Amino acid sequence: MDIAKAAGVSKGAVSYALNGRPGVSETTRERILSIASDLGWAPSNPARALAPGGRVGAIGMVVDRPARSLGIEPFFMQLVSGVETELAAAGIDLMLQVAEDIGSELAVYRRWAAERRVDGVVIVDLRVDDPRPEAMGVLPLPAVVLGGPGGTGGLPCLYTDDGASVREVVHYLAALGHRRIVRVAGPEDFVHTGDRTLAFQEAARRAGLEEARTVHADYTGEAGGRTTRRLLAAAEPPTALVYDNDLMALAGLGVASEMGVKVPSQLSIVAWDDSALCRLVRPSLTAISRDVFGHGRIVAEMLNRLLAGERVEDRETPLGELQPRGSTGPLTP
Amino acid sequence: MDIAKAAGVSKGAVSYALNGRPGVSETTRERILSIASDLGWAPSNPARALAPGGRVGAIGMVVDRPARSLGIEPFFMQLVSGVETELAAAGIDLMLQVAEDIGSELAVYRRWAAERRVDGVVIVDLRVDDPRPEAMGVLPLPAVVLGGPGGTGGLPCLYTDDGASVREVVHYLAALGHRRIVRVAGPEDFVHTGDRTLAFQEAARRAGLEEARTVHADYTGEAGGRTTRRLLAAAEPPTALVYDNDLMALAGLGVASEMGVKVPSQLSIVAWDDSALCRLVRPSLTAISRDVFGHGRIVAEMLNRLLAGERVEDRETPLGELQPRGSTGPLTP
DNA sequence: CTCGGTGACTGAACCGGTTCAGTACGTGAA
DNA sequence: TTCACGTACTGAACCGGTTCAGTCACCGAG
Repeated sequence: MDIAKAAGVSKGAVSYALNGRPGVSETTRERILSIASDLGWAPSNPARALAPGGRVGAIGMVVDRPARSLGIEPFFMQLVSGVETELAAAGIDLMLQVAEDIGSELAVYRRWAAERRVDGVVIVDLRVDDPRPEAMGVLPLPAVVLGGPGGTGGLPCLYTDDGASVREVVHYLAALGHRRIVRVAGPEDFVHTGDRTLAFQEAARRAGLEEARTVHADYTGEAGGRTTRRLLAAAEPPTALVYDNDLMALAGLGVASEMGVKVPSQLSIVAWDDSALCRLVRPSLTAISRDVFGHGRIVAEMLNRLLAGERVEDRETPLGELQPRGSTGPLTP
Repeated sequence: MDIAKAAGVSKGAVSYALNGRPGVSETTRERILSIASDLGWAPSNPARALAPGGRVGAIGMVVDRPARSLGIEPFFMQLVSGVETELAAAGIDLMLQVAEDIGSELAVYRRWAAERRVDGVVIVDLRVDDPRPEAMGVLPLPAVVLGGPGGTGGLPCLYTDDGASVREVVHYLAALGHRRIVRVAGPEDFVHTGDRTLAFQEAARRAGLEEARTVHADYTGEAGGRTTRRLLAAAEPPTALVYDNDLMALAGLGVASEMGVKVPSQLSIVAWDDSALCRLVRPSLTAISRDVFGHGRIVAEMLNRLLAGERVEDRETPLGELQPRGSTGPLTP
């Protein structure tokens, strides 16, 4: 250790000085710290990680989407930004991986655990009968789930009460006079898709709607557009569409315009995730706004505490807020 | 080493077997490999990195944007996906960091180098008088630049001939009869912004346009919208707008619709990066399409070769392709 | 039968930290 | 003066790999 030589002490003393633990006098500590900063020195992370009980100082996130089509959805980058911001304060890095499916996602976790690449992971997009929480139980890899609260296999989670938001949307549309509402949802095997569907049917029943269906798409603009085209071509088309993400809503808006269906006078559109996109298009999209960046911060903080050995309780995010904009309104024939 | 014990050999032999180098017989090698796979064992990355001449098996990328606003731009995630895909084959991980400005970006590089967190980095968004290439010369941190070819301080780079695309766009719009074209560009201090501006003025001069200005915005939808509003409110507004990214073009389209300016009959719009967004909105946006995912793959491959000690030559990407869509056309009064 | 050479493998050093068991020194009390 | 004790520090083991210098058995040539 060159710092030790420069300061004329043993490397043990340097270690004590740098980690702020007793064993060196205050004057020696300051001398060592000033030498270290003069030399622009910082402890080698691999060496630290290798020492008994050492951490690698990184956490991982796998994004399970086809690699080429990824990147349009604002959701992930916002989440990553939030996670990042929280981790930076603790000097922890973020490893990002793109996987094609859950199988290769699990393979990544296994590799990360076996090679000691990360200290823990954040699991996103919880599925019905998701194999990941169980797999995490076997791997020595602490994890926090974004989703739930059910089906997390005992892993701490940060969940959202989507039901409340769904109810708010249904009441809002019903109050505008809509009686036929179709929801263009995400894939059926996502847990939150099911939660929203249940809440949607229940709220529709209570509101006494004439029609309230859920059809499934895959979050891509293409699928959103295709589905919308089919729905609007029906004999008695719905007068309001609720999309499970902003990208599909955007595509739906495009298709409506293409088919000559006026928004909002003939069709109201509500998007789930609110991003800048919703504000940029005309008419601007009514959306359920969530603080995705904030979710990232919270989930990172939970994982941090888990890694520190603390007990971490499940947490609920603040409710999404309905942002009424130009794409919703009463029917005006 | 538990594998060594299980196989009844020394850990040196295990190392030879796993790394496919001579020193063990073929039968022993197979026995060791099968035991390793049975135990789900993989070499500890920190230990590997710590050994003399060891690599940490990760490369870093810093995205220098305000954390909260990031994520709407498809560009980065597509780039990240491409980089990822290429690295995965080599068993290399990607560290992602979000920084607020170039200063903190440099701090991240210094930390990564000092702590031995990554083997190399990819530098994006090259600026005029960019301090990063020079800083990389001092740090022992191999780097490849996405941008250039000038101002890279000797670092290998992957660059794009934006000038050719600019000329194509100007010719295309001039052929449609447009005489007043304004370009809504990215920040002035990006190298490629300057390259495009030069090519734009030159092409406009040759085409004998009446007006050809460049105004600068910051890639956000808000700025794109604001700028468009100002331009369209002028006494003699431009009849065609060329945006430096898709998000600003989308915002411009929204503003035009809001102001009652018909696209494309009264105003043509061209976007730079082509993403799904351009195809989803109505009218769909004419765009210059680049294979950002492919750029990511190439730049990752260049960095890989650099890390292997090979000499890496600068490379040029394929030219961006103009995709004519609904947002451009002749003026029809 | 001996010698040289080669292939297979072992033992130990090394990377750069952390941590624990000692050691040396100074101080205050008996 | 002696003893106990706390503080400041050292030396060495340890983490889990890679690599290099040996060692040993075996084989073919002379």
